[in-house]
Amino acid sequence: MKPGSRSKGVTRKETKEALKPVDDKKLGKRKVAPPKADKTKAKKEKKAKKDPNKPKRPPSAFFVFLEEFRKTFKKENPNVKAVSAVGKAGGEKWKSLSAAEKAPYEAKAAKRKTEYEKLMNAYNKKQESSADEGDEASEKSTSEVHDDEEESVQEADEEDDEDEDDDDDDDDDE
DNA sequence: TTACTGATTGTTGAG
DNA sequence: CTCAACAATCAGTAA
Repeated sequence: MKPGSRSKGVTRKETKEALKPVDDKKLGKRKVAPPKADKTKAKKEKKAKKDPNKPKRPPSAFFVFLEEFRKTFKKENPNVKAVSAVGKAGGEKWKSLSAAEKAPYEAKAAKRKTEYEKLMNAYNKKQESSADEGDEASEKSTSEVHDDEEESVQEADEEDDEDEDDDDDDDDDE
């Protein structure tokens, strides 16, 4: 169809049709992966604040579905080595799923977000001292002095049967 | 060798 | 409310 219509910038087409700061043009590079240009830095201190544990955004239901879809897709198409192939196929199939089918994916995505929020909380705490103190040496009051962390949430997924009544899945998109 | 590219949609974060 | 960038993937290409 139209590759590049809303590549990545305009995700929303509603609200207004005049929504197109960057329609196409491949979006000159959505800026991903900053070139660690460290040359004049000389020392590896001060700026270049890299996030020690930057919580990456939780995968949306679509990505969750894609993860599984990719396996299936590649399984039947081991010759396909184009990421775009899966993306297109996945996108098409994704829209083919019904709300009930997307439900499990959304549920997972929702859980992912919950964890993300948690990570953000910790991440924010560290950033909390981002006032202007690039000296990591001045850390001691707000941060915990303990060096060990990462311990927590190790619970497996317990399938919680919450509501499972409707069996019939209608394509009730709208 | 290292980093970016494509292609999908959804979500999150900041303005 | 709106915009912009990024999340995974993976082989190929560029510098």
